[in-house]
Amino acid sequence: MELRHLRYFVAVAEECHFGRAAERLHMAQPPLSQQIRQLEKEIGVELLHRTTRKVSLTAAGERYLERARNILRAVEQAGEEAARVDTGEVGRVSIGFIGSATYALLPVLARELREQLPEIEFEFTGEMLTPAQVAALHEGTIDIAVMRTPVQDESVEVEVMRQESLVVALPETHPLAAKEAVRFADLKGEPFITYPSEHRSVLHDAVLAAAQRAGFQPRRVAQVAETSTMVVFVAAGLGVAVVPRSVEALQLAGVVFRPLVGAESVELAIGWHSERRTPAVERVLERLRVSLAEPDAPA
Amino acid sequence: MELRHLRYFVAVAEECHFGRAAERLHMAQPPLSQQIRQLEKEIGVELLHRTTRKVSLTAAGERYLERARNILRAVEQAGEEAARVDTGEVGRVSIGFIGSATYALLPVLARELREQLPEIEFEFTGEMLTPAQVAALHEGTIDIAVMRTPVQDESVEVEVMRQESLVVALPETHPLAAKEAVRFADLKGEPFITYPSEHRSVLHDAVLAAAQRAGFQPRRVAQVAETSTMVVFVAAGLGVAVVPRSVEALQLAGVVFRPLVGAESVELAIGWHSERRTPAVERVLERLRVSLAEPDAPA
DNA sequence: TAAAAATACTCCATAGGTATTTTAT
DNA sequence: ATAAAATACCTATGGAGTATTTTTA
Repeated sequence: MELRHLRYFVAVAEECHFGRAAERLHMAQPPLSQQIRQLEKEIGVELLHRTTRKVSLTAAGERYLERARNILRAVEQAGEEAARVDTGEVGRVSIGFIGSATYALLPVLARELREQLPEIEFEFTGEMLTPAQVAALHEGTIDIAVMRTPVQDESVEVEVMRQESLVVALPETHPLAAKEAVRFADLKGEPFITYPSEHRSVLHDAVLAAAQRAGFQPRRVAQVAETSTMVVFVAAGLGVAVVPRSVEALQLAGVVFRPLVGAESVELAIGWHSERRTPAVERVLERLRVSLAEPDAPA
Repeated sequence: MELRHLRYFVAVAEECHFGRAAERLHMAQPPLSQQIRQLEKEIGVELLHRTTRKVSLTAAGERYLERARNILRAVEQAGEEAARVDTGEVGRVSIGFIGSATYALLPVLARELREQLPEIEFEFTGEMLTPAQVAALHEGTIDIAVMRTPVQDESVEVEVMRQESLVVALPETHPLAAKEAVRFADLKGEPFITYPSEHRSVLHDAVLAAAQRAGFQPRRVAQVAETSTMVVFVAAGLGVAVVPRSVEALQLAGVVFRPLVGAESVELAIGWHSERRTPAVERVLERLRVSLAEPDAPA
C-alpha cells in the first residue's frame, strides 16, 4: 500500500472513468486499472463497481474516498507544518519558572508570549528551583528556564536578565513593619521561613551568606517548598521571610514587604540547553530578552 | 512522496539509528538513508540531526513524526473501515418518510434503528410526498423511502408493509364529531383541506376517488404542503381533512379523528433504488420489515 | 580507531507503457 | 457497433543490495 494507490483511487473515483483518470494522472489506462485492483485486493473490498459503460463507487468506496482525501491532505499539511516548525513559526515551548518569578512574571509573560507568538503552544511551570530546572533542561522536560544564577553546567547556557533586590516579608503586626526599610542585622533572632536546604535554592544561599555577614545564624522555624506557602506562613505570623522583590506581586492580607538594606541582590536569568535550541525556542528567547530587559521592574 | 517514506522515517525516528531501523524494516542501511534524504528534500526540512555517533530528531522532525504516525494509522483504519462498510456493519443511510408517517412512525423508527444499528449513521427526512421520494431515490438523496403505493418506476423496488385505513380529522365542535364513525358521503359539502394537487399525493388521489364514488366533488378551501399544517388548519376550524390513521399520533387541541367508513385504505410501503442496495441499506431494510410488520398498528 | 552514516555502483522488481482482447450496452 | 475496462506482454525507472569511503566522538 502506497500513497500512489490513494491518489489513483481518488482520481478514478472523481472521474468515474479509468481513461479520463489516467489522462489526468498523465499515465496510461492499463497500469491505472492494475493499481486500483491491487488496492482493492490489499484492503479486501471492492471499492468501485465497473461495467464497461459505467464506473461507480460502492458504499465502501464512497467511505474510502473520504478517508483517502483526508489522508492525502494530511500528508501535505504534515510537510508544510514541518517547514513552519523549522522556521519557528509554529512549535511547542515549555518554560519553567523559578518560584519567586511564578507570581509576578509568569502570568505577565504567559499573556505576552501567547499574544506575540500565537502559533506556538506554550507550557508554563512555576515554582521550580534552579537545580530542578537544570535537570529538567537536561531531560527535555522544559526548553527554557527563568532561573537564578549561578548555574555551572556545561550544556546549559545562561543569560542574566536583571538584578532583583531582596525584600523581607513581615507580618503586618511585626514591630519592623513600622519602618520604611529594614537592615539585615535587624532580623537577628527573628524566626525565618525558608526553603528546605536540600533544595539548594540560590535565594536560600544568599540569605545564609547575608546573615553570616551580619554576624548571626538565621533561626529557621519552617521549611516550605513553595513561595506562596512561605508568604502564607508569614501572614499567619509564624516568622519572616526574605524574598526577591518580585514576590511583592503576591499580596496577602496580613503581610507587608519592606526593602532590605545590606543584602545582595539576586540575579534573574534565562537558561536553555545548548542542544535544544529549536527555532521556536530561539524566537521565544528573543521575546524574553525584550520582556525581561527593564532591570528590576515589577510585573 | 510515498507511504514508504513515512514508514521508514517512523522507524528511524523510533530507533534513532539507521542501522537498527534498517534491520527492523528488513532492508539494508544505505537505501534507508537514501529514502530519508529523499523525504527531507521533498518537504524541504531537516527532520533528523545526524552525526556518526548519534541520530536525533529536529523540532520539525518531532512534529512530523506525530503526523506520520497518525497518517499511517489513518491508512490502516481506512481499509478496515471500508471492509466494515462492505459488510454493512457501519454505513450511512438516509430515509425519507411520507408526510403521514412523519408523526407516528418516524420518531419510533428513528429510535429503534439507532438502538439496533448504532454503527450506522442515519438521516431522517419527514414530510416527503411519494413522487418526491422517487425523485430523491434516483438522485441518491435518500436510500430508503417509507412511502405510499402505487409507484411505477423501473429502478425503484417497493414492498408493501401494511394497509392504513383512513380517518377524518374534524374540528371538535363539528356536528360529525359527535358520531362514532363517519361515512364518506357525510362529508359532502364540507370544506376540505388537502395537499396541492400538483404534489400528486397518493392520499389526495384516494380522497378524490372516494368522493367521486360517494357522488360529489370535494370543496377545497385550502391546500397545504405539510400534514402538520393540515391538522392545524382543522384545529382552527377551517375545514375537515382525510388522513391515514397514523396521523392520529399528531394530537392537537380542538381536533378529533373519526374512522371513515366507505373509503379505501392506503398502502404503506418501503422503497429503495435497485442500484443503491448497499450492505448497510440491506440491513436497515431487514429491520424495517420487522418493525413495520404488524398491520395497521399505531406507533 | 571504531562505529555508523554517506557514497558509489550494480541489479532486479515492478510501475508503467503498448498492443490486444473482452464485455456490456 | 462501440466505448471502455481487462488482459498479456514488454520496457525501464528507481528502490534496494553490496562494497567502500567518510566522519566524529
